[in-house]
Amino acid sequence: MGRGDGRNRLVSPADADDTGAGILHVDMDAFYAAVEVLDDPSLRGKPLIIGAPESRSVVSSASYEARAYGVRAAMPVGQALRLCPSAIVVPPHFDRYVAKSREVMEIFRGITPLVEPVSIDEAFLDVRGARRLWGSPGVIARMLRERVRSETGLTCSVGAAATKHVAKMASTMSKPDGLLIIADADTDAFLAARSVRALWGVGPKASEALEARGIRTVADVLDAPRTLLDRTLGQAMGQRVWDLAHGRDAREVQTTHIEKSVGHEETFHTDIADPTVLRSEIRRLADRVGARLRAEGWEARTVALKVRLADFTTLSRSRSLAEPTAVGHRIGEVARELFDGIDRDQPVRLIGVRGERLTSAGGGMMQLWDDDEEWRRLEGAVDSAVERFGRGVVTRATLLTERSGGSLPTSPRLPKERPAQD
DNA sequence: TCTGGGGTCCTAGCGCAC
DNA sequence: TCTGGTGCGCTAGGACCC
Repeated sequence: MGRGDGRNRLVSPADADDTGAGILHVDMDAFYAAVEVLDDPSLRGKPLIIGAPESRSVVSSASYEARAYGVRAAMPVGQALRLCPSAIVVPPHFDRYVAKSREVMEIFRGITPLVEPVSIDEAFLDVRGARRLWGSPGVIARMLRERVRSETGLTCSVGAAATKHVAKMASTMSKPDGLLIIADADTDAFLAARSVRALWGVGPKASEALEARGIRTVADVLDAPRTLLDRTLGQAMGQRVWDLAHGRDAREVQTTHIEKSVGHEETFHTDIADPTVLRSEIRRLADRVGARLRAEGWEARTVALKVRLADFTTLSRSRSLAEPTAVGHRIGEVARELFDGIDRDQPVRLIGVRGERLTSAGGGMMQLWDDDEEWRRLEGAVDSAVERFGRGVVTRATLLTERSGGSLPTSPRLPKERPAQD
């Protein structure tokens, strides 16, 4: 969900060079608010805040008219109303957003099968193989934007680049209702001027840490020693930021997604101290988790409990099970035991229950490969992983890493050669 | 001002096994 | 038998994303 207010918007001219810009990132403009306007045209042009009316709710989305007042997603609704007292607060209608999202994704899939939905309102498309059918990436991006507008009544912003990361940055900068194309050859110049905060994975904490060391822009990252990045951000993050700053992003557009955990959490209207009420909430959340696991044919090997206290301190506890389960009662039992082990000195603001380390309900390691194409992909991933790590050490993690096309661990956990006495 | 909900990934510490 | 090094699973917590 885009969070900018549309100022400093940057779009490409009609004759922009699109050489090598075969990855598109499409981001719907103020999606929830736009769907609400579609359903009630009298809201058009007005500052809208999409958020639940509860006292502790936050803004899910806001129209650009509201954003002009400084309203942003994830901001408490009360604060948003202080910034923009004339805003109309509309409770979210998620069923409508999901239905509209499906329409949009179908348009994308009509252009290329290589579509990776990132969230309800954005997706990556790999159009490198669609040139002969539709034309160059720029032509495809314009056609896509026009089709979305005419077939759904919604607008979207598109970034086109050689990598997912740069395409995503470009779509953000072109909002709202824009198209920004970054030709492969222009990637370095485009990146250099950006703030480090624009790099994927660099949030408020990481950017603060970098800025404290004088690293404010991507160009500063290029000038900084790798070791400084590692010290500041940790090795994995340091490597990632280094790669992204150099325009390196090997992630391919993934058409399938494997869930690693499912959970539910709830913030109470008022903080709760009564352990009986809290245990009953845990049971309810665990039942929901179990129902979702069963619906998907999965089981969880770990049960995790999250507790947020009145002062916002957040505690987590988890326990691995001897046998994976999708039974809500069992999940609730473990979650309540974890809860009882927490030494609480304050009322509770939020409780969450999550099932982690998912397996298929039949006990198999993988669960999604029902069709032949997926089986072939899996076999390819197995072969590749075995070749790299050796038979017998291919784990779910290495398989998934191989399969997702992501970067491999820098030091995979290989079994150590044991001394002779072993 | 007062911070949702559903996720993923990373790091660090600890304990166990070899 | 003991000790240290190492791999690795588990756990807790934090940061980040949409």
